[in-house]
Amino acid sequence: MSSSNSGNWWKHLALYGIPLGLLMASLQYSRLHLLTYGQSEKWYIAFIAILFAAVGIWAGMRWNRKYPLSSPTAPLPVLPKEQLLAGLGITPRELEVLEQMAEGKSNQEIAESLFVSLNTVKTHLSNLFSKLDVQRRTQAIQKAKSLGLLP
Amino acid sequence: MSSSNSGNWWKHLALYGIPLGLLMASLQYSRLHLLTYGQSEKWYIAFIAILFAAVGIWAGMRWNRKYPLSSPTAPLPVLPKEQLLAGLGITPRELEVLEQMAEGKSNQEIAESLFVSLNTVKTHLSNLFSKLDVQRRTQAIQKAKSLGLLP
DNA sequence: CCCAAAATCACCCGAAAGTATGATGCCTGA
DNA sequence: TCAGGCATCATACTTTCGGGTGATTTTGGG
Repeated sequence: MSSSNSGNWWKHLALYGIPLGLLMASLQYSRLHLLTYGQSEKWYIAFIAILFAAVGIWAGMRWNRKYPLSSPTAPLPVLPKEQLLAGLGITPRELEVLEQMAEGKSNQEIAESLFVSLNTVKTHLSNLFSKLDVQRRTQAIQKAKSLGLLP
Repeated sequence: MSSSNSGNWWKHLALYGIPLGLLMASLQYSRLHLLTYGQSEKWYIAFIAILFAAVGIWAGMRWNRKYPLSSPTAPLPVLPKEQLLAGLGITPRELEVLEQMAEGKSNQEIAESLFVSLNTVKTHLSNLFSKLDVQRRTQAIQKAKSLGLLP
């Protein structure tokens, strides 16, 4: 129980189990409808082997493929920054913290740079995250850039 | 031991896929046992199917790893990116992790997306950080972009 | 003057990230 | 065939983040 997994078993069940179950179902189907008994047994087995290998290859390539971002992000509206800030309810101080965070600084470094306490920076960031609707600073940077809040 | 950690896609394949396959097979048995198939035949075919599916998945992922970018539009991508990577000693896998990290994903999400364990992602990132000479992921993103490793 | 928003700070707690070390298996080129 | 790079995973540990709650002070209008 060291980490993670216990909450994700169903995810893997869906990922591996269901496709395999469908394969088994199709196997059964094909046996019911396509097979005539006799010497074709070995051909049938070969067919199954090839079929499953092909499906496996397809699945393997598909699962391992990276999912590209949503194509080219449209430039979108170049609205005045103030309106963006107002619309999101982001205060000037929060913007400052955001900018420094985007430069790769730690909360501690931001605090020292702005002459405030670490707790204050955390509070600003916490509010900022909820306003940007994100969970992590990396996401916040992404979103802020896509919104035009950051260069 | 609860084998917990979430790497090893094949482990889950064995954990969920095979039992499900066996379940399907037994279902089939209960419905078709009146037919003239021999017992061993059925199990043999099921085994072949699962085996080839597994091998196919393995082959597919391997193949896809060697040719990761079947990019639809790659007319002139002969950029010095390879040289940058080589110069910094950054491996392909590390680049993959870096890209996903820059998308705002957590280590856990990266691990699941790449079908490796959380520990593996941490290792990759740790090596990456030292190669980029940074301490935090936000710095890594900054630096990677300034180097042209990331868009 | 009074109110409300903004800014500041503290404390706690759990989760995530980062560091260090060691180990294994696969593949490739010399 | 053998060394070395790469990828994988683990364990243990420290640090940093993020979320939640509550509180005090500043400040700018009305």
